[in-house]
Amino acid sequence: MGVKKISIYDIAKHFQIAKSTVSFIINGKAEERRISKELEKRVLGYVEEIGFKPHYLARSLATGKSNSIGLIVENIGDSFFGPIALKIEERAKSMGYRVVYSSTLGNTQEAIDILKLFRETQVDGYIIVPPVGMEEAVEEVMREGKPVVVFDRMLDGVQVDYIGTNNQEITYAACMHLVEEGFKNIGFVTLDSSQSQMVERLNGYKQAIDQNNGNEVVLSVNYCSNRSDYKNEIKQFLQEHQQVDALFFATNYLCVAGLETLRDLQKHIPEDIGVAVFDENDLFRLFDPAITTIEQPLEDLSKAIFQTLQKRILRGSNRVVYTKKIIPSRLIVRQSTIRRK
Amino acid sequence: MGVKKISIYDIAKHFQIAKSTVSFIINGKAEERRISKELEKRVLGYVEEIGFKPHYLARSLATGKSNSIGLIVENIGDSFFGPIALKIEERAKSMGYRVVYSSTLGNTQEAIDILKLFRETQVDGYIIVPPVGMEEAVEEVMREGKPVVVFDRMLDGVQVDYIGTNNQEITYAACMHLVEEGFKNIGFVTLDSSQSQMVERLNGYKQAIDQNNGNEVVLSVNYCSNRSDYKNEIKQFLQEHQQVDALFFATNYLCVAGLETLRDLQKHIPEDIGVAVFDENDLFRLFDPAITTIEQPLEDLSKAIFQTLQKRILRGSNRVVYTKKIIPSRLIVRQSTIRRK
DNA sequence: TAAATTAGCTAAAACGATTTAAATAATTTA
DNA sequence: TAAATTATTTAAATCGTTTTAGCTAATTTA
Repeated sequence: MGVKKISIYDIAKHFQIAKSTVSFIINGKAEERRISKELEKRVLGYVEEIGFKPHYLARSLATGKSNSIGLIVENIGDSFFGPIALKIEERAKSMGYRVVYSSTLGNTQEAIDILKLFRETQVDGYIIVPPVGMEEAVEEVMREGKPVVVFDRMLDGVQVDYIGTNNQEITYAACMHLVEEGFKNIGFVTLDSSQSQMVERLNGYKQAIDQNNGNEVVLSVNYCSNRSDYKNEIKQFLQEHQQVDALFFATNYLCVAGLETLRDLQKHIPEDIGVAVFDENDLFRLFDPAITTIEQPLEDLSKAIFQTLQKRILRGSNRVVYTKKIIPSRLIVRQSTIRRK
Repeated sequence: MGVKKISIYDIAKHFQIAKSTVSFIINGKAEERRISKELEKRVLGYVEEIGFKPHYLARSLATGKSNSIGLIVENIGDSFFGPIALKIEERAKSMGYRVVYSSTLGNTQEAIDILKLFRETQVDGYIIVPPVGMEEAVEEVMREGKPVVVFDRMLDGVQVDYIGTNNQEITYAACMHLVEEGFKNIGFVTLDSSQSQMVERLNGYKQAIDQNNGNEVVLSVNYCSNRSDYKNEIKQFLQEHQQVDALFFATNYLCVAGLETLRDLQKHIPEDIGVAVFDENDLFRLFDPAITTIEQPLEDLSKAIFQTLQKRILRGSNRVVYTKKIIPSRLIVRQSTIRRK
């Protein structure tokens, strides 16, 4: 089965020359190695003719570079991570890298296993959206000298490049906007997680509430794959906190569950309850009423991620100061929060 | 930079034994190779102690297996392809495979390049959502004996395993439902593409229209990344076909553009115009009014895809009959098409 | 015209495993 | 106790590249 693959050795044999010569020619080092133009042309012609492609793994084994980067996200099917993965992939491709991806679904052990697997595959660099508890695993990878960029959430106490957004500031802005619109009791629906981006968003909320002498009303749910669990928790939360007149959702999928719940409860947005959410997508834009969202700039984020990673790949991981790059998000105000009294 | 990685040779040296012995032990062949329990235990203990992991590439080079599969989809950020990619990845992982993915964005040349790249990387198998014109490239890969599963759309004239859904039948059912609801002039918005799934969906539409002696009113737009282009085309289409009282969208992103357009034009669903769409997602479910959709069974599809691929990986690509597996979709009727007269 | 330089190419080690064929040591068998 | 068998282990080839060090022949220099 399959055609026996031709190797550099076969080409060498064909011309009665050494395979090193062939290798040099193929890698564009003919001139530098002072190989005659004539031989170069003949070999290149033959390579073209038979459609020879060097064996990727063999090359990687010899050079120690795999030309691939490992992307570990929470969920490739998510309306935030999916599109950003697309952007990352596009950039990677344009620089000659392939992307190996994996979704953690928030599971730490899973994430650690994935990291191990990638490590064994010799990826040249990592882009990681880490669940909590990955500190050690990431440090281990870095100790091996591999470039790592942590994205979306920070890793506590780990010296590593990080790209994120102004979670606290923009959440604060969103909540202040709610206050200005006359909402008095803003509930905050988030994940029960110590992930930095969640903590920051919560802090932004608290900051706004405190400043207005309001009540903090927070629902923290466990990350799970099941939407109906989210719905039940939100429903119960709303029943226990009848006074709540607005909800801020800290992630898009929580908001999806929230919108369903509000519809089930026949609560009208924004008359009965205001709604805003972190992350933008088609649903929020086209929902009736359109939902006020916080939009992360995918293009800028992916650009920053990739530039940072590449710098590391080129420079090596040591000796350089680690950067924390914050790309600001944008508050998009829509009808779901407009209720001027 | 980086810690020098330990190799099988280092372990051999440590025990003053041959590296082949170490290799056998690590690969669980100690018994079969009659290596003493005692040595096996010592080596395994040491391996554990120092956390040795065999070099993936070296192993792949020696065995000819890379334990990775290449996934080529249209757009990993799409609300259909993203979630299905997640499912595929989960299955792959559970079988010990990694997934390398890439998005074509409908570009044939891009897809061919990706395929080439994957080929060079020695992936063990391919899952491909092919743009038109990939026939030859896919055949070439198959000639090399690599397992290929084509998904979502068929590849004309290529002998290859295919997993898809009952596009024509279910689209027919959806359109018949529109008819039954009293819609008289159903417009069909699709891609200007000869992709099989698009052709089948169109045929399902035509079948329903013909059967009811209706008028075929079809808008074929070019695949592009820009939503506003879609919107403009749809707007113009609606202006040129004032009589149209329902729209069926052949893909989710066309429908997103369509919903925006209808909103811009202040057309009410379903009073002014009915709406149905191929593929289900949060937006369609929660839109007001909820949109009638055709839901492809992600779980079953991914299962079928992976099972088919695995069969090929195990059996080799030759000598077996190629299968076309059709996993039926489900029509989910919602308010956007309910207008009984 | 001998020595130095340069042009053009090659041999062999290395990357880190797997795998086949075989060697050696211990134990049975006859 | 020599031959046969079995239990352990090993050497070396292989996978397909890259890369370092060096060789030979032609040319230039002195």
